[in-house]
Amino acid sequence: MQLCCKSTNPFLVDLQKKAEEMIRHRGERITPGRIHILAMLLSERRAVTHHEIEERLKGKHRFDRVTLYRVLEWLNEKGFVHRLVSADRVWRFRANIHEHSQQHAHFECLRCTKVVCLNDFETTHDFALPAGYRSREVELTVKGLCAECV
Amino acid sequence: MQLCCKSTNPFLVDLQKKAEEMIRHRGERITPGRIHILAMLLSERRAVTHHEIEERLKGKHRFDRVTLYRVLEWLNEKGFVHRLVSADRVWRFRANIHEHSQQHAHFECLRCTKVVCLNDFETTHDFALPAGYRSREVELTVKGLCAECV
DNA sequence: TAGTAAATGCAACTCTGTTGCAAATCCACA
DNA sequence: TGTGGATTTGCAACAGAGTTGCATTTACTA
Repeated sequence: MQLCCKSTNPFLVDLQKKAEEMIRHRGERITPGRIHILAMLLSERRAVTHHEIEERLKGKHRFDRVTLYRVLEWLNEKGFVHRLVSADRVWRFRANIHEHSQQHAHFECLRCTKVVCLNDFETTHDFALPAGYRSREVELTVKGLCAECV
Repeated sequence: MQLCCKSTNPFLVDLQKKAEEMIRHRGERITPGRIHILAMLLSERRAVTHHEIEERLKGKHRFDRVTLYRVLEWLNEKGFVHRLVSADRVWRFRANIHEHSQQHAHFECLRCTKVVCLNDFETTHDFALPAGYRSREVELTVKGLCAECV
């Protein structure tokens, strides 16, 4: 890892180490983009947009918009993060801290469009799929108002 | 209603009458766009995209892209249809045939991106929203493979 | 049927995300 | 520790969905 990649904030340094470890552990290539972006996502509890990532990374490292998209796509492909699209038609990304499950739940604020992942939820569904259809994953989206917008 | 609006297909004529009746009943303005587009959506069981609507309307009436968007937004606002965004980040629209409920369920095919509404479903959720958050509606998305793509 | 508020069409725009290609970088192997 | 070659990155240009402003047309009220 190059020196220029390192943040001076000890918390973030840890996350960068963690990100690096995660990627190395899978035998994948280590690059500044992957480390910074994954570390940033590891520090977030919400699902964040491309813009928010760019904003948070300001001052640490400047990446081209395209690089950001490509790294995010790569992280998603490799299962380090997952992405979701909400009512504003913008991709949002979140680190897969918890082991991958078949169920995701998200909260979308109808006013400020913020997206929060709901981790602890259990749902029992009783829906009938049309004949021949096969379910692979289930996503639950709760729409409403967040604490700031109520 | 102008003559030029009328379709020669009796089934579609009925739906156009139904669409007109729905709009008139609410005391809203009757226009060719609203009637054609709502009638088209009433004839569909799936949630359809802007493109699909344009395609289906070919030969009957040609609307500007912008008009289509505006009519769809209006229909959504007034509660005649609902719209949803799936993984391809494209709006899809569906008529609210059933009385409006707080719960929607959709099936998204991971291969062909088709979206089907699941009407008959019941879900009991047990999720904890963060403090101060308020839920307004719940959307369930089942992702998998449709009968053609299995 | 005339007047007016609303709907429509057109052009130009924004915003998110993608593609092609040349330059820079990572890392396995000598 | 260098170095060759595959990967990644940055830049420019593009694509597609949806939006805005404005002039024209249309639906409906009085």
